[in-house]
Amino acid sequence: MPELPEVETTRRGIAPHINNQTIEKMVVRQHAMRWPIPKNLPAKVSKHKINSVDRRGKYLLLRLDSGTIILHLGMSGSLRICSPDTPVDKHDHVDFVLNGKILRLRDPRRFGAVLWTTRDPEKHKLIAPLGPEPLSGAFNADYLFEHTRKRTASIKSVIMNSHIVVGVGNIYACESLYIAGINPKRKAGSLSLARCEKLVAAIKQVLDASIKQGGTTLRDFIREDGQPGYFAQQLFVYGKAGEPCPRCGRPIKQFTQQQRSTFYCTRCQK
DNA sequence: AAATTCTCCTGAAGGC
DNA sequence: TGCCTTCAGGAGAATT
Repeated sequence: MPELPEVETTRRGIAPHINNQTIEKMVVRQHAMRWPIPKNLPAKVSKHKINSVDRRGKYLLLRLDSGTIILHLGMSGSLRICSPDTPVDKHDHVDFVLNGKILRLRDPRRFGAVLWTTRDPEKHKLIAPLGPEPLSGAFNADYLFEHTRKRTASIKSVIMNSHIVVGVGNIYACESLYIAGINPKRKAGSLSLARCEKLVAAIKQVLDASIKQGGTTLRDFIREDGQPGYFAQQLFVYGKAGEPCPRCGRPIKQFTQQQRSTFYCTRCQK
């Protein structure tokens, strides 16, 4: 399930293959994604050059001179660099055919999206309301402290809210809270500035470490070259219900929060 | 305004 | 072997 490290891993993987390449044509086999892929998109992107590949939160931005393709991998999406004779899987929904290579989107659950804008992507309705990048200086203890005051929602749901900070999904939220020693159920507004500092540091540490490992592969995620990411081997609590806490040995507990599985240690996280 | 619930979708896993 | 149920979840939309 692609979170920020997986999207960044993908961005770094595909960039050298597609930067400065011209899209010969775009093939759409399945339009029904999170939102329908615009019928006229192939015509808009064909014969245009990809100038750069950027990331904003979990969105990938393919910048052409004629506009920007906005890609989201949802929770089962992946992008691969293929050759013209690579067999097409039934969930391979979109091809961007380049000179001798194909950028291919696979997304079994179709929660992803392929959109288009001719304006500044930062002004797009999906991008504009997003909070700061977690690895940027704008996301710091003061920011988190200020934005959690008077919040009665759990700290976990707040750090997973993309309008507060982007890119922190379920896996990394659980891991960050464990590292910071904070109970996922704690009301966000009850965190001290010092604990905001710890949590911000933990989020940056976890995301950074995962990017270095090529992301986390649990089920669907693969890199652009078909390889998995290796951060799953470094997870402390996610998916570890019943296993001993690495710090105190108590069994890791699992419960449902905002319709998501949360994993934590009842002793180490207060 | 903020918090919560609903929704899209398919594959994996478990029960019988 | 096969059919059914349950679970997984990103995040906008709808609802409270």
